[in-house]
Amino acid sequence: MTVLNSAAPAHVSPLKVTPASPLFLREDEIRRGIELLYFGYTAMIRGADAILEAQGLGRAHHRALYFVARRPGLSVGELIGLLGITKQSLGRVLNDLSGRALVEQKVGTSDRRQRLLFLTPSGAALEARLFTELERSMARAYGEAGQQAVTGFWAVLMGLVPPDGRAQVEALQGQG
Amino acid sequence: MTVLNSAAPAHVSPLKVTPASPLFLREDEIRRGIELLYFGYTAMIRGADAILEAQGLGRAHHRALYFVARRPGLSVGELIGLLGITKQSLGRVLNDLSGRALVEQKVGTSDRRQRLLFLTPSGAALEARLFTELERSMARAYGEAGQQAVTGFWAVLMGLVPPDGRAQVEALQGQG
DNA sequence: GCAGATAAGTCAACATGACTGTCCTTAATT
DNA sequence: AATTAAGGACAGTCATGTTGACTTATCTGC
Repeated sequence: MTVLNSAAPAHVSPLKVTPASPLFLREDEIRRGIELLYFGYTAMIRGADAILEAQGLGRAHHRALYFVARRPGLSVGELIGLLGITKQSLGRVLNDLSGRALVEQKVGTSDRRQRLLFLTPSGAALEARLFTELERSMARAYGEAGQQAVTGFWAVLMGLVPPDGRAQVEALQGQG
Repeated sequence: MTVLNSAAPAHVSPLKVTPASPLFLREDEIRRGIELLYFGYTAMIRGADAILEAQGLGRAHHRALYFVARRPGLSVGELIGLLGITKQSLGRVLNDLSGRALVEQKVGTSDRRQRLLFLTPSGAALEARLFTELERSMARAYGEAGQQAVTGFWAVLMGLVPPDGRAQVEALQGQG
């Protein structure tokens, strides 16, 4: 039961996918989703590893850089919330990043206890290089699968996020 | 631009998703995919952590158990290939699992150098409990998003896997 | 039959990135 | 003025990955 995806752009060879059956909650189809999510996620993040290693940084640094790039001026506490790690764990990462002058911290305006995080120019340059790697994988996958598939991809992933976490994800994407 | 997904089953409240725009390769839509993949993946695997912790096991043990359950009788080398880790890393995990009598190893039939991996009854019981947790997340997400979205979800994820790795993923799902 | 390749196991040392717990400073809230 | 909250720092631990080196058993090609 393999078909061609008619929504794929004409300039790329369309990706053959087995469509979900009407019984798409069967164990086999659940396992297919689990496995594709695992392999797809690891394939995407692996793309940036070489750049990170050349800088002496790890994936934890990448995640922090990513979110600071996405939401310049977010507070340490907000970043802890997004990453789901402890203050102590993030502390080491942030110390590495400020020691290398990739991230800087400014005192909060409305609440002076907060430290707001920003990328330095060199931090922004590194994040851009890392993003380009992720983008390459993601753009290829989007292109092969087609616009309609992308909507489905988002819908299932958003469904995986527990309802009380969805607002946080949407907020990240709200104003660009 | 938020619409209801008409493919969602009638018995659940349909998940609102922002559909991909015709310009679905813009940076914002790429970032949306990166973020949803990150949050969706971590949300799914987090579900099993409590069970694992109660057994004194970690996520590495879970991954090994999962693939042995999925492909009983696979060799150590095949499992190393699926997990993308070294023999030494897997060795420790496998020692833990056989020490707890969750996995057993049998000498290969066609090649007696190989050790083929199987779950014991208690290993199968544990894997089933862990799977139920993942399934709960995934089935909810499938149900909210609808059958058509699931096909798109699979297509994009398969597109993320580099072409030379796709056969391995398909093989895992080939004969059930 | 033998040489070399392959599958697997093991030991050691080390890196990364989490965790807990505790203590401290500073600033906001009440 | 007292309490709470945001953040930083130090210490110790754990889980999970890495290299590298060595061993054993078995298979394969000549």
